[in-house]
Amino acid sequence: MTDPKIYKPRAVTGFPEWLPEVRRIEQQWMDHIRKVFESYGFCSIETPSIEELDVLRAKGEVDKEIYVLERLHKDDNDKSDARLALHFDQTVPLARYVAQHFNELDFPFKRYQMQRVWRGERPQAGRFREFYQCDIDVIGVDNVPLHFDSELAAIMVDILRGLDIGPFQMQISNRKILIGLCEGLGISNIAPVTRAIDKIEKIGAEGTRQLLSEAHLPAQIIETLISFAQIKTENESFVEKVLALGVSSPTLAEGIAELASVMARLTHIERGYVVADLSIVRGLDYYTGTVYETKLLENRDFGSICSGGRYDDLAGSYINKHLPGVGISIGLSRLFDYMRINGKLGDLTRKSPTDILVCLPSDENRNAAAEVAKILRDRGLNVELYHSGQKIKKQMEYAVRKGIPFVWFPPFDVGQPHEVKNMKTGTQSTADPKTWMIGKNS
RNA sequence: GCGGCUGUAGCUCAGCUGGUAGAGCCCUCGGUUGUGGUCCGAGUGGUCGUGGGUUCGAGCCCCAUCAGUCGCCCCA
Repeated sequence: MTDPKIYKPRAVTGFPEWLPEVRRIEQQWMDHIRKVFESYGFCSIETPSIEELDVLRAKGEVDKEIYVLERLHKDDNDKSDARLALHFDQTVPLARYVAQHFNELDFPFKRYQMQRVWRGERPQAGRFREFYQCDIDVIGVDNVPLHFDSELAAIMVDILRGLDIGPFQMQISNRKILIGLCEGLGISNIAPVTRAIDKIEKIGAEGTRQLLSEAHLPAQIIETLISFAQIKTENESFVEKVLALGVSSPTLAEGIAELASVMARLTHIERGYVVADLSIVRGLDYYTGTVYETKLLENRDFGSICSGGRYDDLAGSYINKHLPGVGISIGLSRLFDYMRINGKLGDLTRKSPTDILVCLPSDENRNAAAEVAKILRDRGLNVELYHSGQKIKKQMEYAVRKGIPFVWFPPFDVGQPHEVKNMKTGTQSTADPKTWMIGKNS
């Protein structure tokens, strides 16, 4: 007999997977997020992991990131020329979905979507090739009221505060402001300017100044842009600071008015969670108005954990309607992994959902023990029946290792009472399976 | 796609100027009769990422390759 070749098991980098105790927390997070989304009346949809490549490519140059899908043995007779690919976000599939089901949906269409997406990039800390995003978007016909831009921010702050992730801050801006500013300054090539401005938080004013000078802009304009990029206020007071720059254009005025309105509707949020920050631009070029980014305050360089923005007519490539929208997404995997690596996920001792392990005194008692398990289970508890009549010591060790909080001892002999042991405190007491409850004194 | 760093037991690592591998944790069993977490004892486990080269001899040196990781680009 030859030894079978053993391949060292390893998950593909950038495609995360968790142990049961971690996955358990991840599911709690998802439950929480789902609950808040629904509390605001957003409905759930799910779209296939796959779209036709042409659908995904309809917006912008994202080719590098797209994973295509094909059968190992392609059928030469296959006449279909559609190439399939994994979606890299949920906004583009949403656009296709809305266009396709236009007549069956109610507008403004408010939906949430929590799925994995795929991007062919170099994995790094907080950066995966397969990861969960939790999106909410509002799509309207011809227009979407601006108050949704505020509501989405409020929803996300609501969710993030509930996740116990430590201090964070959402930064909001409006693309029209920077675009308008550039117009007013007579800058025609906006791309390098936006990139330089967007980076100021990371590379500092000096770094941005350096990048701008490489774009061959006059020194005075550079200083105006630097001053602009440093405007950051907790309310609408950013307006006067922009006006003080002494630049004006119709687009600029429009953007200022919009952002001021959005900020004005967020005053009910506790101070510090939301700021107007004019350095926020974001790369995705389909954003046309409001843009959001959210950073963990203890590590701003980690990157945004929740971002999005407003777009004008996303589904225009798929339907002859004008369908603007606004959306925002939590980078669940990124955020979750950060908390995992930093030991901030909470209780990781429980490796299963089991509340109670019913001990099996001996194999002959199996039916009686199973009956007890059923009684407890019917009362809403998660109950596991030990799988064999091994020594009690073994059964206890099993409970400890899986982090099961209670062990139930059915009577070892007729006439004796049931007993339940709290594994954390070590106390053990008699109990009735029909009435026992998890509580302080159990 | 471009740069820097790393690659020894399941995990974290040690291995001095080259002489054919170690620790801790984990895991398994035991410390007798119906109960864990501590302690004690014993044990399993590595062709030192892979392929070449130098050498009497390489985990340690050289080359290549693969993988991981960090930074850039970009982004959740």
